[in-house]
Amino acid sequence: MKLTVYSYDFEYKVENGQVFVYSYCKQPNGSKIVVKHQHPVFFYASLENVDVNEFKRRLDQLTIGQIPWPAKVLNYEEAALELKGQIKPFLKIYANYPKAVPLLAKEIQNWGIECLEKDILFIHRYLRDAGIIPMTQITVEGTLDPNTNILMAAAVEPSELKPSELKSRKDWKILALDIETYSKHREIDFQNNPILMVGLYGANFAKVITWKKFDTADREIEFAASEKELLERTAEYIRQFSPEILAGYFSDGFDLPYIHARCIINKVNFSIGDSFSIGNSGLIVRKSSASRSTEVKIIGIAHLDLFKFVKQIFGLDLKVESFNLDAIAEKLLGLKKQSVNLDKLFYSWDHSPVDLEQFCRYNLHDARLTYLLTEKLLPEMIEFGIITGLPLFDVTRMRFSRLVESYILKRAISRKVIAPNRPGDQEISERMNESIQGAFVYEPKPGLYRDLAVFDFRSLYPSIIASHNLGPESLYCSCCKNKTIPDQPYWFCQKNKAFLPSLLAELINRRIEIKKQIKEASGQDKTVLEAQSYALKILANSFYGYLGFYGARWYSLESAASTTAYARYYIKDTIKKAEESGFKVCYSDTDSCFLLLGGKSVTDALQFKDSINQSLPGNMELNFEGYFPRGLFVAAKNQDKGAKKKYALLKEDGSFKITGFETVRRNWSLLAKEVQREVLRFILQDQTDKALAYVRGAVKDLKKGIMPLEKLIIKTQITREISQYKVVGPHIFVAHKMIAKGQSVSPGMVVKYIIGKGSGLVRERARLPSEIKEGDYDYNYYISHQLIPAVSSIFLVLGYSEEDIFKESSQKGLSQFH
DNA sequence: ATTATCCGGGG
DNA sequence: GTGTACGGATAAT
Repeated sequence: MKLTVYSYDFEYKVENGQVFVYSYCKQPNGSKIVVKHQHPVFFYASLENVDVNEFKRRLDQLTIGQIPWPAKVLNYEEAALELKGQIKPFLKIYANYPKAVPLLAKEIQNWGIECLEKDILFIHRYLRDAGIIPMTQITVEGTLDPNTNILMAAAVEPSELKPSELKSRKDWKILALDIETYSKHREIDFQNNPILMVGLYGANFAKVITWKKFDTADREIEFAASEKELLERTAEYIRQFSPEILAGYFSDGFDLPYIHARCIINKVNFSIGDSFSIGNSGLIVRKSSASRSTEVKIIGIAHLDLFKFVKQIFGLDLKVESFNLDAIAEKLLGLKKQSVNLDKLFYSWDHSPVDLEQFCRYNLHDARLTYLLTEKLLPEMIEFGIITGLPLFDVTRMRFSRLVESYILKRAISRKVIAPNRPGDQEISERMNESIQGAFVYEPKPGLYRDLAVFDFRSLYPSIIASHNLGPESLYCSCCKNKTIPDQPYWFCQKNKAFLPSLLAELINRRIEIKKQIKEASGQDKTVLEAQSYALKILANSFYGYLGFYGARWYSLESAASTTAYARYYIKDTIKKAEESGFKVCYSDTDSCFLLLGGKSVTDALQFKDSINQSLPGNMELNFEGYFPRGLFVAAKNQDKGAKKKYALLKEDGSFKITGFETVRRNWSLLAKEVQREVLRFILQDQTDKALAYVRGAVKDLKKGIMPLEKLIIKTQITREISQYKVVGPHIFVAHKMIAKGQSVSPGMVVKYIIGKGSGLVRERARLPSEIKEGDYDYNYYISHQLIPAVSSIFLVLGYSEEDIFKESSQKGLSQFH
């Protein structure tokens, strides 16, 4: 029979000396099926300077170990493949099972023969070789065993669509899971503290199970008799729901390992995965020895840890303080967690079960947030899967280097490129000690400026790498020795497009295409296109970092150094040409430059941009970011030069853009944040007098004692056990008071306090907001430690000293504009 | 300044 | 599982 299916999870098994991949798939009608497909195991050995016949003879006799079978070479064939830009001879060596590969390769390397592609995961190899892209359509042909639901495939064909046309399906069954546990002092103790609740959330499904009975009308709450039964019931619900995707938030590090541990203690068989193929249908907790990270695999279900994906990939430009569920749900969904005092959960459990209902709601709400996040991010995860060819399980756990490398590996096959080996320990430490010159920064002269035109190079680094053919394969070719890089001793081939830069060029062009399509798309199509564009952007932007990453197979520090060298060259050249055209430059960093129009018009600036663009190669392009009537650059601490990446711009529509000012930091009072923001606003609007009046008004209110207390609260996080602090800052002092009052204080919590009136050290005057009366704060502290640091550097630019602002109304006005 | 360690997420 | 690990902030010689 011939079927069309969508694969979402993969595993392999060795049966009677043959290696099979099990692909867990969904059919168009929604039912599931397992596709079993045989695939060869192989790796390569270099034949350079090797006596091939002697080598083959030794391979024929090679046998290593006994468990589970002796590792053996089944077959071999010679192949010519490209390594670092040169075609070289290799022997493709077939092994009897995947784990045999490292054994055989190690032995062969002992013979002095280099082995390659010996550490590529078998599943990944299979997916790439077969051209299968997880979550998208494949065609399979074979015979189905109705008892096991396994289709033994004679052939598995990937979709005939081009990558840009590939579509996943919209009806993946997602189930999100979250647990609550017993915890007296916020400790996490798998061994001693039971799981109290499990929340499950999916489409048309919401359930929270607990094992302490209380009266409730809530039909979504369900009671089990014990933790053991809770675990059994949870497994049963998951089996019934039968999700393709099981999602959690930090479920690799918490929820699933916790469930796993409690199942062992309670002797529960948490069998939610597939039982026919691999034999292990429970949670497979993989703890890696070197790092403290764990992964939990379930055969036949794609377990996604949303936290890992957000933390490592998606959160890149999210601008959040923390990657906890509350912050991420707020940012991406506009939804907060429910606020309950979890410190009281154990008490309610032991003494007051009637209070447990709110915790159940809280638990289910977290599961719901996780579900919504999964739904929201699934298009992006699927696109990363399409680009890299990796299962979603891997996609959600990868980092940038893995993203780039998987993309390269996938495309290496069709171009007959062999992957260079990963660096060894020695090589890694050597690479870690190397460094390159970074970006060019033109430091701003502090001041308030008029009429700025801001330009930047669109994806500067990727376009440089692609346009100038930078990469390990094109380095030091014999034909282009005379074409060196600005200030660098390197050269790269200009005749033949090298492997890496050509991949990057392909990416850039594909993204340009997609951006065009987005303009005409709507609805779900648009969502998918935007996810594609996003994934391509992230990938393209990661190439530069990859080339200089010590763990990269295609490491090339020369290429990375040349990329920044070109970037410095282009931005400096732009600055030079701008000055020649009569503009003044006030600031520039990496890929952007801020020009002063100085009487010229925006049209002149646009003309200048066009003339620059005519001289640029390839995909490189200078963009007009915008015209800004005012721009403020303040001085770096204790220095005359301007601070980098710290400025405020006024837009034409009156709104403004602030970069680098510390207004967002937690340990500033609301007062400082507000005053800083207002002062910036007034100054950008040329209302320096109002800015002054505003600050002075705040000072006056402070002194009068009428400043609302909530604007004076300072928040500081407790980062360790209180007893561990050697230096007692104000927050620790307050923490001691809280403990004295019987409140629990532990690492991670944020202490709020206000500095009160009185004498002595600052910390001795730190009060809990609840124990201070209106007006009883120390206004001197707030003036000198909050207001002055927040605004003095801003006023300094305009020629006002601290005294001018904070002493009685002295008048002073220096030249406002440069 | 440079090196070691701790922590993130989770209850 | 054909596998190896991070990276930023903060504290400590």
